[in-house]
Amino acid sequence: MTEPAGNPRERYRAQVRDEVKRHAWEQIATAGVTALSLNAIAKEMGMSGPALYRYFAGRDELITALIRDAYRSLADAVRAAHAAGTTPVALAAVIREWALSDPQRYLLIYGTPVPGYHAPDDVTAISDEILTVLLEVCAGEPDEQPKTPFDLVLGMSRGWAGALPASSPTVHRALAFWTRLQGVLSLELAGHLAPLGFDPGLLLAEEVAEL
Amino acid sequence: MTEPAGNPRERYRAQVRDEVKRHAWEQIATAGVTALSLNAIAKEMGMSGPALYRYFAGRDELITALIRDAYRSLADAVRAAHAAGTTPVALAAVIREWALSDPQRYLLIYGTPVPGYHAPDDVTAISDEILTVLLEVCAGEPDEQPKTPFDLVLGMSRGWAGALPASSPTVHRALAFWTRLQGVLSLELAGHLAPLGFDPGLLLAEEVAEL
DNA sequence: CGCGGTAGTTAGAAGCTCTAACTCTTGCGA
DNA sequence: TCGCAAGAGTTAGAGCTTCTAACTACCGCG
Repeated sequence: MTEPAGNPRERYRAQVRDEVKRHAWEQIATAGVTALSLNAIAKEMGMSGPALYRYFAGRDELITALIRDAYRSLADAVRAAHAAGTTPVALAAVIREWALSDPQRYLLIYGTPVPGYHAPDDVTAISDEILTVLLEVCAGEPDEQPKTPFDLVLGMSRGWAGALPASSPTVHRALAFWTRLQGVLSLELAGHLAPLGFDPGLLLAEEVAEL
Repeated sequence: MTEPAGNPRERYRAQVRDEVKRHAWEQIATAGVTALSLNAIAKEMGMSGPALYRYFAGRDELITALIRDAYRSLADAVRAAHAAGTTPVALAAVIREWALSDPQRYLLIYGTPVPGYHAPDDVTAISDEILTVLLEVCAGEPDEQPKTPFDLVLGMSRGWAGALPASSPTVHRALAFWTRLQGVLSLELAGHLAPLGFDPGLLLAEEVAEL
């Protein structure tokens, strides 16, 4: 993934960490996070058990690293689409493709959270990065006035929405974009849409187009 | 929960199964599904380990039973709201309250699925029941004509949508209701909305009202 | 009143995470 | 170039998990 070079020891370390993560992603893709086993990874890599604790403090740290990589990957996909100039509908399709290409990776981020888990700051920073791009893609006229009650609430908000240079309707659109996207994706990836027998991509496109 | 009586043996059996499930819900509510431990439940109930295997074939069967109960509970809440006469906005609020009252119960149904898991038929039947109520709540004029491209696709669909007596726009509305609801709820319950500092209930109301 | 089925027990296999203590190798500084 | 500290990897083992097997003891139906 990255090779910051430096000491040969450091380089080797980074290499092993990457290989561990590669095997971890394989396991996750086939059996989900719960089935992720440090022991099994070690065995696959030809070393036994506790050796991996040199590279990851424990299962949780490995998962945290995987979550970070997943966020990074999504953020990169979103940024690339934005840089190439995209519409909300196209961006939604890009994100959906990203999610479908590895459902467990999506679910690692947006699926059931572990009760005790708190994302470290660098991870929430990536999350903010994604939301910022969303906001730019959803931007409308510069002097757009609030239209709905929720727009007004957003305008008076002291949180994320209030601190932004975007107009309330823009924030509202970005939020709706995000929740509608997650709605279709989470149901589709959890298999709740499949028995209904239609293409979720079509519903998603329409949902996002109506913004 | 239910008491079908019959043999005193049967009655005792049902009683124990219910107590096991009660303890299981407690564990799940505080630490999530992954932390659910038959051993710990047995200890809490004053009996040791493998005794529970008389009542549940294994961890998976217990979880399946919990999922069934969760679905049943949601279906009951939805039916009750419908019977009392409800609007989509009010129904969305009811479902949100249901989810917030026990987030892990919601996530057990709509959160990250276990890769190998396939819901038994009786569970999918309850799921259909919920969708049917949704459809009735979202029903419009009887002879409503398709309005969007997706409506047309829905009208020609051979799956769930095509086999229903509802008009395409009604099916479309029900689907959008469902995905928008899940979008807000899944993000909110996973904690992705909290740092943004606004009331998700307001966004949900607006999203559903715009149908 | 007796016998069958069922509840519960303990023992134990196989798996997991993670700690502790030990060995061996590697690469940096003198 | 040599020596030594740091780090990689090992095995042993504690403590947890699910789940099987074998055994005992009791409950209640005929």
